[in-house]
Amino acid sequence: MENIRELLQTTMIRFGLVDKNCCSINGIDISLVQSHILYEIDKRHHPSMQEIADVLAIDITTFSRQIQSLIKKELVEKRQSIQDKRVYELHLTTIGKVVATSINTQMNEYMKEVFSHMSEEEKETVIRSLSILNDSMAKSTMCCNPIR
Amino acid sequence: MENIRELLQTTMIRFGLVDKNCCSINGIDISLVQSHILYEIDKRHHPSMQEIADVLAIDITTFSRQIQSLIKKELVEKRQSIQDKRVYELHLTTIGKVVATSINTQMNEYMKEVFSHMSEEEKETVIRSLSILNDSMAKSTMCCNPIR
DNA sequence: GATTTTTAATTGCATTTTGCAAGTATTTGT
DNA sequence: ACAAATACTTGCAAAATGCAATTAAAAATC
Repeated sequence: MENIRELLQTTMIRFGLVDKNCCSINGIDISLVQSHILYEIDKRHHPSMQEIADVLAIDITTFSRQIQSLIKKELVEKRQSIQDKRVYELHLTTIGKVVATSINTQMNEYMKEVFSHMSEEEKETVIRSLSILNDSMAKSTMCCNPIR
Repeated sequence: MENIRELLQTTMIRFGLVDKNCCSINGIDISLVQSHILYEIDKRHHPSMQEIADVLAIDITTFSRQIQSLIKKELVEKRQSIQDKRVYELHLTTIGKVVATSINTQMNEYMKEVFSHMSEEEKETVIRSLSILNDSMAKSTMCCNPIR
């Protein structure tokens, strides 16, 4: 069995680098974490703060501040839930949506480039493998207990 | 083509979580980044500072301070190179070596647990796929230009 | 052989990120 | 009605980050 730790570690670092390039959209600068937050809000239906913090495994207090920063940048809106007034629903603003989409397009572009170094068959195998790995991690007790 | 960005993103986050658990060895607490540094020093032969900073894509000034912190914890030693006095060779101390090995064992344990949710065939495919992905990223211009 | 340029590493800021402890407000359970 | 749990915020204080500037040594140029 090969050294999986190393493999995953360098893969992470490299993907992180690709990811980092993606965070400047005409004048609007956001951090890597913030791009992940935008992505998750975009993907879900009016999620709560806790929900996103859990998914991204960010401490809730840090998350609270990150959201404040995104609100100041007018990319995110917080709306108090009517059913449960403790909860705030997160929404992307129009600009936020544009930024999220823009980053996503960029990232897919980058990923396409990365995958262009593979054969069609390899490409499929790799994607399927990532799914399998991801699912296995989700099942693991080592991480991901709160993370779906 | 599936959403690769999402797949990689959540895989990264999950691996990062596993990775984070690994950094406390009987009283000695180190950060995730520091565990990566120990790993890379262990792996290479008396590397220079620049070398490791490049591999891990850490800014050299940040790296310099991280090394200082690891030296203070007596996990790492810096020895001025004789051939080129600008360069400092990085060495693990005896304790440093123990810590690095301990983290590595722990991580492999965790990884084994994660991979236990797969069939033998899947396991092989996943590992091979990660290799392919890694190589493709290395070839990419998007990241990894200084990173091998 | 002297001088310029490049390279390896450190230090000084100033900013950002982080997370624990403690707090408020609301809801749920008893 | 009251206790416990939940969602979120704020106050620190520590850690991490990165740019600009510096030192020291090596390599390149003249």
